Amino acid sequence: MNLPEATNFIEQIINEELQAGKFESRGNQLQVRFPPEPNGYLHIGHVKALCINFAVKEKYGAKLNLRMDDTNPAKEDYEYVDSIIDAVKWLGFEYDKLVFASDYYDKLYEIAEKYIMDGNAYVCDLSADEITATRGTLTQPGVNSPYRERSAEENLKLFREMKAGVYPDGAKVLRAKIDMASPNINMRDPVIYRIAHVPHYRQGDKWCIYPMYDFAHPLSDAIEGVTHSLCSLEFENHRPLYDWMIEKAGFPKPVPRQIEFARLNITNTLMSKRYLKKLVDEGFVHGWDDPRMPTLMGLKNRGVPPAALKKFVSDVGVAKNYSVVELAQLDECIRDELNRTAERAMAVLDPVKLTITNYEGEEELDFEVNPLDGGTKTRKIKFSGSVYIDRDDFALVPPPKYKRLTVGANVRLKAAYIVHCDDVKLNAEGEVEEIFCTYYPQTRSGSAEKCDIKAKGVIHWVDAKYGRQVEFRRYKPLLKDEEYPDQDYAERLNAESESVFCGMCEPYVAEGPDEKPYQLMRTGYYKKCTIGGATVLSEIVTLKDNFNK
RNA sequence: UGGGGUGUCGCCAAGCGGUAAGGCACGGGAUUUUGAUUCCCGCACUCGUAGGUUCAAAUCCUGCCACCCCAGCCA
Repeated sequence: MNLPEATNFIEQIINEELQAGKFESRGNQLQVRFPPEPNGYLHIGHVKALCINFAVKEKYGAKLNLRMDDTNPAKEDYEYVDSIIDAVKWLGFEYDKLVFASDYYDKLYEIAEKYIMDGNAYVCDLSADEITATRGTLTQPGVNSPYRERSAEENLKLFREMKAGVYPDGAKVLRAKIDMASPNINMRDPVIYRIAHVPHYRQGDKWCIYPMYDFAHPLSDAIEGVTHSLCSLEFENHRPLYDWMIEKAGFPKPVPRQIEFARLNITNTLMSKRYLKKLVDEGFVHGWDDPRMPTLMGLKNRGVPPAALKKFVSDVGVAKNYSVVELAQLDECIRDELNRTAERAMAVLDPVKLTITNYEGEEELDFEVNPLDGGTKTRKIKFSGSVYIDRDDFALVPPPKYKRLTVGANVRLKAAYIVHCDDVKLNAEGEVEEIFCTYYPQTRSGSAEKCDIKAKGVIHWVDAKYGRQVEFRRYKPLLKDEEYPDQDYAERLNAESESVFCGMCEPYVAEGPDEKPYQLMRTGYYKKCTIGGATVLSEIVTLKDNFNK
């Protein structure tokens, strides 16, 4: 498994703690967790957190729970739970337990009552607007709620009534009693329970009060016995609150420790669930798993190998700098993986007929499946002397350093013969309609005989008699462009993000299994799939090209 | 403006007082029956900035500057 090696600063912290004997009381058994909210599909940004946590699991033999942080019933559903599990499994990660924050609701409620009894929480009748208004600003302290000094008994009675459904949504909340003058706004008596008469996808109508993240998250960690709670930078401001919650609940040491790292950003890549959901809901894409989506299911459908994603995270590293990685770095990881694993195949995107005038009959040729495996594996391809080549592999007027076919030149048909171009037929518009060549029989691919016939280059081809018509589909990932905000830009990129064109491929590709990636010589990595009954070759990533060097 | 963070090559990122790793990108060359791959070679006398401490600083100290996060009954 290709795990990130650059978790250094996190490892440094853990190593120091281990050395200090912090976890001896629990046999040095570390524990981490991956806690997505099931309100959307996992996207490529989540791979980083996944890799980091699983790296800790691997490196320290830690336990790792996949925890659904489902404390907001209005947004969550089983569909998302399932998709998250699928994505994690697709990546090849094996967690120890699947848990749900909603399974802790009873326990969390008990802790809330304890807070009340200890004078650490109170029921507040202020409206949401009033709470906002009394919270103060970045520079001004907040003012205490008039309900802040209610007695424990009264708070308990009120809180139980909240739970019993006596009050409508928004009428009351439970707040932590911390410090309305704290320079850290998160500490200004944050709401920890709100009333929401909304059924929960797992709990049904059992509850009408739901815990907030700042309360549920640290306590869920503590309940599970998490030792290291790894999260992204935006939660740094919440850490004092995280520690407060656990301390006031009275959990024994060692208590979970929150460590933050910078989240993954990729240039031009949408990375917010909110916006991705919008694309799905408003029909700009076919679904969360549309191959243009940066979701893991989208990447899977596009044909991106999980190993490439892990390599990417590993290459990018883990630090606290706010960073935006170039998309090229991801593409390179995908190419690197596919180059080693994908079978080579021939297909032409824009076919032009090439006829070999001195060839008769037909034969089978050996084609190397992947030159990187030692060139041992081959498969047979049929050759009938009449082929299609790609339109830009022929030039009427060759540019400087052109290495492909032009009238009067020799070029090798990959895995076949060197041919000499004698003539070309143009149509009324002056476009190339057919190319006529003669071949040199002694140049058959693989023949040991030495011959002094040289070719300018090698081009790929599809046999005219045996090749299959096929559709090529390019799904350009949905790219973010700051110039085009929201919807206008969603429409724009949707219009440009899917291109379809017709070409030819080897029968082997048309008949081979779905989902297997192929490298189409000199163009890119594709995988075959069936859309609406038609065989299509859909692009995963292009090959690097140095045509213009 | 209060608080919390971060500033090392175009983009990531090591570095933790001893004289700037690596990856991506880029440029040059070699090999190549994919203009792919592979392979060499080049790519920060300098670490946001200004001072200070030291024989010695990206690393320690001080000031300044820039950027990010926080005022949801979202997570």
